[in-house]
Amino acid sequence: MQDNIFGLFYQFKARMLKALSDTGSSIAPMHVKSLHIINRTSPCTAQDIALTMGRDKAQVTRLVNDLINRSLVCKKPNPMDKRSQFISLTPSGVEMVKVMAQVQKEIMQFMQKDIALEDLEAFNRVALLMTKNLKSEQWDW
Amino acid sequence: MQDNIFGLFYQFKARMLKALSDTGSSIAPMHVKSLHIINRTSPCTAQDIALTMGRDKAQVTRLVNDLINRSLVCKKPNPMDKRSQFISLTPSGVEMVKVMAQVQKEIMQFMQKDIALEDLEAFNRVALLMTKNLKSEQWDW
DNA sequence: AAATATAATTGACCTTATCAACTATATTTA
DNA sequence: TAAATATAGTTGATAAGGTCAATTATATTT
Repeated sequence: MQDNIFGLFYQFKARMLKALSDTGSSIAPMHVKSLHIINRTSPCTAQDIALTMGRDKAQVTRLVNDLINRSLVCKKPNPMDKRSQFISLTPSGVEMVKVMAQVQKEIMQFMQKDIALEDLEAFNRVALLMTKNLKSEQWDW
Repeated sequence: MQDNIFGLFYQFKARMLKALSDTGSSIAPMHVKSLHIINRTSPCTAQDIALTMGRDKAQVTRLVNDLINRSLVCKKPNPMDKRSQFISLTPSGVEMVKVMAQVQKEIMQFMQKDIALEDLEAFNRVALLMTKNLKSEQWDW
């Protein structure tokens, strides 16, 4: 059975990691992921991040503290619940998310170079079907 | 731009991790990777593993020690070079590799369920092209 | 009002990974 | 061939990444 997907993902990840380190910002992949979640979740609590990433709350606390120290995000009181706080991007956080999105876009474009549009569409269709299969709970073992 | 591949890979990884923990053998993904490398490399030195995985020699030393403690691999003197040793699978190491290969095969089969053969072929063709693009050094940034 | 649940934080700790220093052996070079 | 340099592997220190359990403060349920 072909396992080209694994090579593909490996290469993609390597490119992303390289691009990340090339920004010179010493920012970790986990930081970038959190920024994306904070960006698209509004309002966003630590709990939201933990659930979305499927990680421990403790780790999220420390992750968010890192981001605050880097002035990429800030906390504001949650008027609905004094136990939690809303986490949002600072202007440089917004900027960082933009840069990262652009980097990813460029890598994806390069990846798709010289491939016919209909092939790309077929590829994505199959990828979606495969994902659905894997997500399905209907297997015994 | 579609990013269905990421969802796909995420799900695949999750399934593999679950299958791994379901074996009850408390074996880590890195261990499995090393076993596969040792299995297909003959003879295989620690250096070979480090290069193939792109990891630190120190880590490989500890990884191999773990595998030895689990009686999955053993070391034999390298007659060509007294500094290094050949690492090979024990019978239970061979067994473990078989089990893991079978698990992966089953996950892949399930993933491809109800997808036409020609679609799978097209998918793999595109995946290969994409990998080649990503590997290519011909981009500026 | 008391009991229970939840959000976030902290401390302890484990695993994974990397660097630098070291030992032993090989290879190169003068 | 002796000296210098390179390589294979190991070890110690240490940094990240990640998890668990306990704690504090606030909400919710009974």
